[in-house]
Amino acid sequence: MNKAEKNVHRDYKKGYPSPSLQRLPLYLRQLKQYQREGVEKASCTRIAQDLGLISVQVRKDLSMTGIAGRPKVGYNIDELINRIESFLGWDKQRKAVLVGAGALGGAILGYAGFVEHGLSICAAFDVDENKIGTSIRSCPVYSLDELEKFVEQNQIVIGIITVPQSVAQLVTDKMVKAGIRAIWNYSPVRLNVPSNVVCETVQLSSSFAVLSSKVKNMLAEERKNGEQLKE
Amino acid sequence: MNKAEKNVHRDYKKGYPSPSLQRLPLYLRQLKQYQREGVEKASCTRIAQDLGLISVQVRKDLSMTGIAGRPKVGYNIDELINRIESFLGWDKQRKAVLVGAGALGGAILGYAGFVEHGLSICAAFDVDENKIGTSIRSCPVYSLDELEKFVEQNQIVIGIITVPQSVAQLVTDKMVKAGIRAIWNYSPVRLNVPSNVVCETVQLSSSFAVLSSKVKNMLAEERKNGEQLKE
DNA sequence: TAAAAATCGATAAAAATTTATTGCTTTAAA
DNA sequence: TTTAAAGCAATAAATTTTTATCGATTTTTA
Repeated sequence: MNKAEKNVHRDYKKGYPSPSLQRLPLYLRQLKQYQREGVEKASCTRIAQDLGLISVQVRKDLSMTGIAGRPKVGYNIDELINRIESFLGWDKQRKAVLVGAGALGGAILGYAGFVEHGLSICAAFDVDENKIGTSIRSCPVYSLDELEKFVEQNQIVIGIITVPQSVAQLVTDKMVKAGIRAIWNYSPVRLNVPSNVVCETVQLSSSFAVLSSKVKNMLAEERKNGEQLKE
Repeated sequence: MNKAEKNVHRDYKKGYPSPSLQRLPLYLRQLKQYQREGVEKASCTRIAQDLGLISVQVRKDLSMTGIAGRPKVGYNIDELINRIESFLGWDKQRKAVLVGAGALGGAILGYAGFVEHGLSICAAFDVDENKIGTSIRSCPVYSLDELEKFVEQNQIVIGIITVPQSVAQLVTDKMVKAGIRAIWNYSPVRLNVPSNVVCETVQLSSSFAVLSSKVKNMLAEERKNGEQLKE
């Protein structure tokens, strides 16, 4: 590691293990499922079983939220849900805008789940004249030129980027200039943001790489076993 | 960890570190960028710098593919691209079907990048009469009833699931029955698949959880600093 | 042609994450 | 009322992943 590399800006104060954070929504969904089924308490053993994990991991993950469980019984589901939601800040609505009203943008606007996560997408922006003035899933689409004004007037915190990679940095700069504090990036490029803005990039290809590797392993394994049979 | 937990089916022969696998598409994109710029060689130092990583990590990741670099020079870009692609099996097309021709399904069908990753989505399936018979981004949409026949006749390997969570397991079972060997799941539920089928789930909420945590940390940090100023 | 600089490859160390262990507490059953 | 079982909490161990170090190799410069 050379001197320059040591100064790379990586995470905004890490705090909690990222793998644990990523499992929280999993727990949340399962807990809400229990709620619908009328169950009131859940143990780590039960949760782990239903999610294909192991109990200690669940226990450790949940302990991030400060919840206290009772031996032989488990956690109170309602309380646990509240704890997780407030831990993630999902108990209060955070206003967002989305730039890039294409297919992917539309899919995100259409995903009702995010509302439950405190994400309130107030408006979409695009440069396509055919889209400007319309609504996508009851979210108005405005001209990108109006982004800055809108963000300022409506105190928007989060910006979602669903534009082609060629313009992703441009859009980012506009968002930062307008006062956006957090960027959820669906384009595959690494965005440059100042240190007072946080950014999280969704890499759909990463997930496909993992699947591809599994497929390769599976096929290789089968070839090997096939050969063994021949011998 | 109890006895039951020890038998949980987790990964299909792990093999390579998942974080490393997930970074490969990142390298690939950057390398293709170099190609477009007419560059022929790249060192880990350079790649790391451009991606915000450190050189040793890049070197270790790339070593998975068996590439050999030259000191003081780096790797031949064309060769490295080939290595990564063949390592992931992206050098040959793998046929896929997609079930759930909604907004998210449409977005995936529309993402040209996957074609470069050897993913050839041959057909989409849905239960909506209005969609059946149409084409989404030049991909025909058929009735879900025809899934099994289509998969068998066309030797489809990969199934992509973009249906509501309530029917995700149902669709999975259909896919498995039809002979699908790998499932790329965009629904938030854990799918039950037999051990000869691999599965990878994309959790968009996970990414949002990480962003949310960063936002919380950022705001907390600012409050703290604000208080310090007052004192 | 020798010395210096860059960087690879391999190995070692450190850090992060997962899993195991232990003791204590609560509930339920004998 | 005692005993057994389940499960939380905390701590320790193991594993995985990241980062550092070192010697060797190639290129460039003096």
